Amino acid sequence: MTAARRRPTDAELAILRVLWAQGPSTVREVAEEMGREGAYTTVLKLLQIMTDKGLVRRDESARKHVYRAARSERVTQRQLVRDLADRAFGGSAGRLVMQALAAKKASPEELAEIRAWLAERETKREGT
Amino acid sequence: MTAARRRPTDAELAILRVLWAQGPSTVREVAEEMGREGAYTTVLKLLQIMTDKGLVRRDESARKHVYRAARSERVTQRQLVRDLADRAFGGSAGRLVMQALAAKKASPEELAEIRAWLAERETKREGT
DNA sequence: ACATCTCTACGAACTTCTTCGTATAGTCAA
DNA sequence: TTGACTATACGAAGAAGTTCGTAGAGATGT
Repeated sequence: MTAARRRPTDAELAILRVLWAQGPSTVREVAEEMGREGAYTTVLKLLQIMTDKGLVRRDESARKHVYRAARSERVTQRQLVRDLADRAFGGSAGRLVMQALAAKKASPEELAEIRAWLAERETKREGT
Repeated sequence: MTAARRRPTDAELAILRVLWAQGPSTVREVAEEMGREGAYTTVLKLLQIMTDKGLVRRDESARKHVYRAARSERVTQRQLVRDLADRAFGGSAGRLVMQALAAKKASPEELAEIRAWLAERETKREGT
């Protein structure tokens, strides 16, 4: 079983976002949160496929199966960032960061966080 | 013509990388650079499709058509970053940056660049 | 002219992703 | 039990992406 790690598709990511935000959910709950009540079987099918792929785990003990994300939001985000860095930035996270800062305005709070992160990094380097 | 802006696919992005690095190139040059000499017609087909999509421009004045990227690397990178921020980070570039910094080590030079960018930003804000 | 090589054009096969219709089974109330 | 409701399972269709084979035009050397 060469479990080739693929990145989640757009539809899959939309579902994962709901599961991360809401925690373990039934198909109906996911569909409602996505505003796709009318597409119930579509959401169901996607969750079934995602279960096969290992993107979500399914609790079948009750009649209404309960799904939860197999990986944390953070881990998935890092995987996606790494993937994008590899595909479009020659593997350089630094260049990706520069474009990200230029592409969308970050909030002052976020900028402060980033500065703090860099400052800590700086401190560590000085200690070397 | 509702020119719906889609992000380049993986295969398309691989070709764009070559065009950005090499400048305008023939099909053969692209295929060789990608190490896919044996898949010449595949690369040709992709370039033809990319021409239809407007991802590349084609100079047909010579027998060997010459292709060049329609958008700069920078513009495409920003589009991809924005897209990823929207799909996986709730539209927040700041959070994307944090994960990017955590996911892959950036070089000291890149970190310095980022710090400089933030410092300039800081200065501007103080001036307000 | 002829064979040969290189180029573009194009269609077909195959895969993946997404959506939807329908079959089937469990639950509940009367 | 019957009917209405709600759940999962599953197949099939359609769209998009990728690959490859083949046809045919243009260039080149003999």
